Amino acid sequence: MAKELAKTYDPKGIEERLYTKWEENGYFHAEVDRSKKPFTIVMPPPNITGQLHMGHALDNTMQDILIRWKRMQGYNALWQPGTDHAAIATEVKVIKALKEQGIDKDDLGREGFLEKCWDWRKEYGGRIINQLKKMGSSADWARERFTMDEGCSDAVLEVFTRLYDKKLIYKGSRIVNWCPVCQTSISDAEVEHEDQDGFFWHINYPVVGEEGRFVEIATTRPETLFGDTAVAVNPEDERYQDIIGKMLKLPCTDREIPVIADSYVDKEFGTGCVKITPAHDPNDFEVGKRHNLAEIVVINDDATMNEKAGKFAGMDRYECRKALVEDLKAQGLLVKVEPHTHAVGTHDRCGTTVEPMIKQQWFVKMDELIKPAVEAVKKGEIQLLPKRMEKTYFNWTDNIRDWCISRQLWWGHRIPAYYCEECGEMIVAKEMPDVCPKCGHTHFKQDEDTLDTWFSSALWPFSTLGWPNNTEDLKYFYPNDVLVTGYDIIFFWVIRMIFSGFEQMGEAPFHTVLFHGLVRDDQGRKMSKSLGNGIDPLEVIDKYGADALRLTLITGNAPGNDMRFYWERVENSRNFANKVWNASRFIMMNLEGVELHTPEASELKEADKWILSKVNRLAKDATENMDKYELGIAVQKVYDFIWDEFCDWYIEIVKPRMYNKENDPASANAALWTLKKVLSDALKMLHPYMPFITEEIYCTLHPEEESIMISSWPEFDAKYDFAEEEEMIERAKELVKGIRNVRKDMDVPNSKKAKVIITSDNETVLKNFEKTVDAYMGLANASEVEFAAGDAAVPEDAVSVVIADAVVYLPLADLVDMEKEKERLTKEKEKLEKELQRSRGMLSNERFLSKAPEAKVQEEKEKLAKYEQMMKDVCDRLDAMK
RNA sequence: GGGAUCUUAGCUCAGCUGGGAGAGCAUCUGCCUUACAAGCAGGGGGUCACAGGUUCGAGCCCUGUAGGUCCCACCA
Repeated sequence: MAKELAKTYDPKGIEERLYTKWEENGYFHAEVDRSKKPFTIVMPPPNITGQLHMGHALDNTMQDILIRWKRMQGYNALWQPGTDHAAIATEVKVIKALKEQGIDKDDLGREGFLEKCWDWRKEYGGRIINQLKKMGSSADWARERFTMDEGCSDAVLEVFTRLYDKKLIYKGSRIVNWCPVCQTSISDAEVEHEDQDGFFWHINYPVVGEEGRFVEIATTRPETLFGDTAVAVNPEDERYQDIIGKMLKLPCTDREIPVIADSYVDKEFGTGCVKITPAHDPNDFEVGKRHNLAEIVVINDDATMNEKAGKFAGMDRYECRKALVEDLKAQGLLVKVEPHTHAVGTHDRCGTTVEPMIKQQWFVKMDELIKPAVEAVKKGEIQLLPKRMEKTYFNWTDNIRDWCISRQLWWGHRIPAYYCEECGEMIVAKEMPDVCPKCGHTHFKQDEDTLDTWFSSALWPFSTLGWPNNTEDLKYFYPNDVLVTGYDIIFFWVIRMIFSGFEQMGEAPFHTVLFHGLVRDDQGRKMSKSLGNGIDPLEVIDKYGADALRLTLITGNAPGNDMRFYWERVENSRNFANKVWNASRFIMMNLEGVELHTPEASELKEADKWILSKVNRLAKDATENMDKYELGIAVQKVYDFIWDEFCDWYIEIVKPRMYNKENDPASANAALWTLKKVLSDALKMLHPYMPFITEEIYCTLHPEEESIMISSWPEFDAKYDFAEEEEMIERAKELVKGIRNVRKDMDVPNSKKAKVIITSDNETVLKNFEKTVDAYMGLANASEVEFAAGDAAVPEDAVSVVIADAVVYLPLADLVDMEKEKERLTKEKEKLEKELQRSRGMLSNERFLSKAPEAKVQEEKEKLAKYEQMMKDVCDRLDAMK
């Protein structure tokens, strides 16, 4: 480790080196250690297809902050990392890559294709991990897992067979969301509804046997007409009573369909007559079940029409729609076309309009499984932060439907269901059975489908710790503590982890879920590839360093809210890093060659005690915020302390003692010791947020220490609580600010030092100003300071500063326009008048006096007294100038 | 259709359980003061969307209105 800090802060020069050091020293690694309390966070596994984006950057920054902080607090902190196989995302990518090489997925066959997927994973799966490392993430990489590795796959099979045995997983023919482009079923959660402008086509269906009589239906999807097996009306609709039970001629077909009555139909909407297509509409499917209607599939898996569509067979569903409407028009059956906006389900991954289809699929029965997950949040066993997320959570759980978990994909966990090739008997087991229990034959075929990618991620909090084996890791690190993730995957992932945790482990997977929002661009738009407005975190790191990026992402927005990303904000973060760097350099410069010793309490000056007291309370405050997961507020306090209090005041106060160490070695020593201690504590508190710069400085400041990562988190210590000295220095600050103001107002050049006369009626105040004179003399640009009782004679032509309990005079007659001075004092007087009015108003309000808390009243009284005194001083001064 | 959330300084946003409006950027005025001009010191700028209500006291709590954003939802 260098003994000296580089002259300028250059993140590039330190980040990679320090990360390597941490990793090599094994600081990220956690082992079971019963002497310490565990603290566990499981990393939301990024997709192997993924590249680091701002969402990851924010997500991982928050986790790393919590982990580093808890580690410093003495917890055995485990951040469990890994990656997700991302079934459909990866499959689509690999197919695309193969296509570019002229290879077709089907030609490769299942085995061949899977090989290509594993190749892909080998090549790209580690990419995002390396990018996370650039962020400074202190995850336990030695424990890195993959949702399709042996252990996680075993967990999947175990859960599947267990749920199947409990009849919580079933196979059935249901109407599911089908993506014609991806050629697979998808879950409800993967469907996005978007409003689309469409039309409402009114079509006449002729009544059989009654020439010239029609039933007018209205539909948004005419092409599904070929699958109609009824027309429904509301049983209470007077208009249609006489037609219920009659048959209709289905246009463009030779079929006849009945008119049925079902209360699902809304009399007020459309014509009150609804065509029922059980095979291609979820509602109609239900109606069909109630009335025992046939389910006629008319659309193929690729969204073309099948042979049931007669001459339209082979057309795409939309082509067919157009052609059919023309046909109906020609036949005079099209009554009218109205514009109509309606919600259309689309596949969240590819944007294709979903086609409801009847398919044999696998489902997880949700009604029982969800109960403990609901209870846990209701009882506060799991807290969702911010709290409003609970509403979103319950909204989903209250309306939960069975989870379609089978996918017609190859890349993923293959469903462990085996079919006897002889008799077709189905056996669900972790391994292929030897003998069919029904017919005794020995040849089986495994189910072709794979599982929804979220099925494996739902088990992540325990599958990564060795489950289903009851490992020591599992016993020690489960349940996890906090889950950090975006609110956008609450349904996909969070809920499913929670019910899986209860079902498999018997307890919640974590006690807190900390949600964050989206990182948007500077115009508030979502960052997206298609817009090309995404900002690459790696570019930010390259330009400003990971520390600046982390600080930017964590400050300036409320928990769970979306935030905008501005380069100016990163610049500010970098400026702060620079500030910390330079202040540290100043301190180290002064420590050079000095034999530092711990000062006696009596050797500490007021200013020393003041800053020690401040940093001491900062430890308390910031920790309290962090306990509540208010990371942004916590770091803001550290930031303000370092910049405003420590750099702008304390270092400035202490400079004279640094420049002339030999004049008063004890005093210099006390200041140096304080500088070092306060800086060290501040660096520690900053470390979770800005790990690199704090490490570099800390290790340079403390060559004997290995790393700030393994140092201990500052705690409040009553012995550093110096209320009196704090008060004294705060007064000195007021004094300095007052003098600076006046000097600026009076255009006194900086180079011109002035004599300062402090007068006060209050003996203690005056004495305290005498005690702290060396703290403020330089900052007040004073050539000398005199102290006088309040009634002492003062120069007529001096400029005055009225502060609480004191009046300060600067004899600057030669430099100052006394008219201007009068003006200034008059303004001052007006200000005070306002304050007095406000204060007196409050205190003359009887109800305030009787109802407000005692302390509040007292506080107000003290303020009033202060303003009255200041008012008197200002008036006296004005009088004297007349 | 249901729900959430937002509306605070020119811009982007903080403001914890109600007790005298804050930050960063921008802007203006001085300063190359031996840690830092990526800085220092000082200043200007806000009927906290609107209308009611509760309260001694409301940016904060309640109701309503307007506008924005987002989520959920099977009105064909």
